Amino acid sequence: MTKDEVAAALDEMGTLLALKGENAFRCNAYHNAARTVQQLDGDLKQIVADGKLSEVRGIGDTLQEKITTLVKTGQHKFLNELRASIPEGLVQMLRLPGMGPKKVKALHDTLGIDTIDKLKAACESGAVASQKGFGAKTQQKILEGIAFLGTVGNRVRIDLALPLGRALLEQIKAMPGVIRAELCGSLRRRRETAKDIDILVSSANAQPIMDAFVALPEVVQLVGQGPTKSSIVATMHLDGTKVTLNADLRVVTDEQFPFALHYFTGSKEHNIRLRQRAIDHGWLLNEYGLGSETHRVPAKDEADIFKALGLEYIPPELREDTGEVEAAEAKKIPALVAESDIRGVFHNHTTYSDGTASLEEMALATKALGLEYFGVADHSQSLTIARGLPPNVVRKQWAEIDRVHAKLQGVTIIKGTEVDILEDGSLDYDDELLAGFDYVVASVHSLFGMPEEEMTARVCKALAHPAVTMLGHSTGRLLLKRDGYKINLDAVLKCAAEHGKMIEINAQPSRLDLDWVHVKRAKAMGIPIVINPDAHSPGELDLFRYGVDVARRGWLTKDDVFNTRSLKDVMKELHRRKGQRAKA
DNA sequence: GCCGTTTTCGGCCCGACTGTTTTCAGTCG
Repeated sequence: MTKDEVAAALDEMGTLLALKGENAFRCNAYHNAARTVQQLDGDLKQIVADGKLSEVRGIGDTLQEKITTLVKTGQHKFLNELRASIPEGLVQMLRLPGMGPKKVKALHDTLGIDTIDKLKAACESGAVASQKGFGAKTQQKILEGIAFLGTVGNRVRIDLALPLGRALLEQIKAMPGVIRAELCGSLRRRRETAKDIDILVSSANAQPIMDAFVALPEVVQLVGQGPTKSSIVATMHLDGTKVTLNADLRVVTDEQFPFALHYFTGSKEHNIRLRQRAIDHGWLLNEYGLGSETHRVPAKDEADIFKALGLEYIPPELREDTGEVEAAEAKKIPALVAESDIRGVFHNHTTYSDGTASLEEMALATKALGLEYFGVADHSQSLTIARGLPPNVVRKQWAEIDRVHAKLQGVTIIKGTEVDILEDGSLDYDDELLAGFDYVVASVHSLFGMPEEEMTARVCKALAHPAVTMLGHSTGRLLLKRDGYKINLDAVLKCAAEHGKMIEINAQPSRLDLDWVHVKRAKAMGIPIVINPDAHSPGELDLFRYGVDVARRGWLTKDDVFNTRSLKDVMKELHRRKGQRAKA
């Protein structure tokens, strides 16, 4: 079993235990362990084999045995028995808002409800409302939840969630009485996907802002409204996609704002660490302040809170309890790469393959973004579905690049290709043609069903090819749609490091591949990262910004990212690499 | 189920809101 599979198994154990009515802390231990396993550095099999599991915080004897067995055998008797004893429908019922393990269990114990369909029927007959602890409103809420199942409560890609969040935020900022307003939660931390939108406002008078918020045109459902917190469902159409998300608004005083901003930005795990740190200082930290009964620590912004706790400022993207607290204590928080550091983009497509715009249009759009260079990397010949270029067309494109160059000013086109990694790990062009490109992105576009070991060997062989500059979308995943192909990423990173190859962060919001966890590992191994928009149209060029978010979550500085370099430095490095491979 | 420089037992972050209660449990973040 892989890390992700073990984590999923542990998560499932925690959930099933909760449905059995187990102590919540015991259940949490499983959920925490799932997260810990997912974030472990290195190969899980190796960690288990080396007996290093016992050194991991939050994993004791029991969980160590569970994880070891899962890794070695791919299953565990404990999980199999839990699954056999809990109907699947109970797990699905947990997805309904307001339904937690206690309520699901109660309905199962008293009414024998074990599917969504039976739950719906029991609500419609009024049977649910007559149960102890339930009532007419709960029953109605469950029915609404079932009706909304599939549209609300699902995670949404950041490129869809962020515009909806910003649309709400801008309207709130314009409301009278609003002093400060920010997006919080996973949107502020720039996670790849969001489950809801968190908005924080400071004001002396909350009620009018609450009232205006729940009446915004994007609001389709009022979930709840109290004196300082409102919860709604908002919807918006973006590029033909209907985006529906829960949105929570919290209003605090302006003095409380920095504490609340930190609190609602999270992550939960990061907050727990900081709370603990506050306790070590003899203080209490919550969304309203920091200090003791006798001493309140003032803060005008978040930096003051960190400072009071003996920490350097931690940017939101790093707040995942993956080492940032320790780094902040040692004053070793890196200066993260910023959007404005990006000087150019590689890996883009034109009408030569499956892009929608010409070379010149793409180059001009790149210039309009204030960038210095546009790297064109159309598909190679085997990818016929994307009109991959045969060698004679490649040469034609080179000639056109030279022609376009002659009339363009202020932006340089760099000759590249996105060459397919074929089944056996060889490349889709011969060495002579490859030698004519300034750089080569190598990507997998076929045979996604390969066994992990074969796929890993395939990609590693391509990385060993002297002509390859960088690896494209490392796993081929499509967020919320398709898992990546099975591949041992740690082995791939090792291979890239050995051969001095770069790895791209594909910044298409549906990909964000390499992911931030592995970006961080790549950095530790000294692998240069390239942030590529993989643009197929002029409008997609600025998607590189989502790649910068991933890079920041992966702790990268400007120096870790190749395309923060000037055109001159980039060409110098690409030529140095070409010289190296000519010798080889 | 995990953890420990007051603890090997008794904690485990903690507050808002809802709906059901008649003082609070459950859910959520």
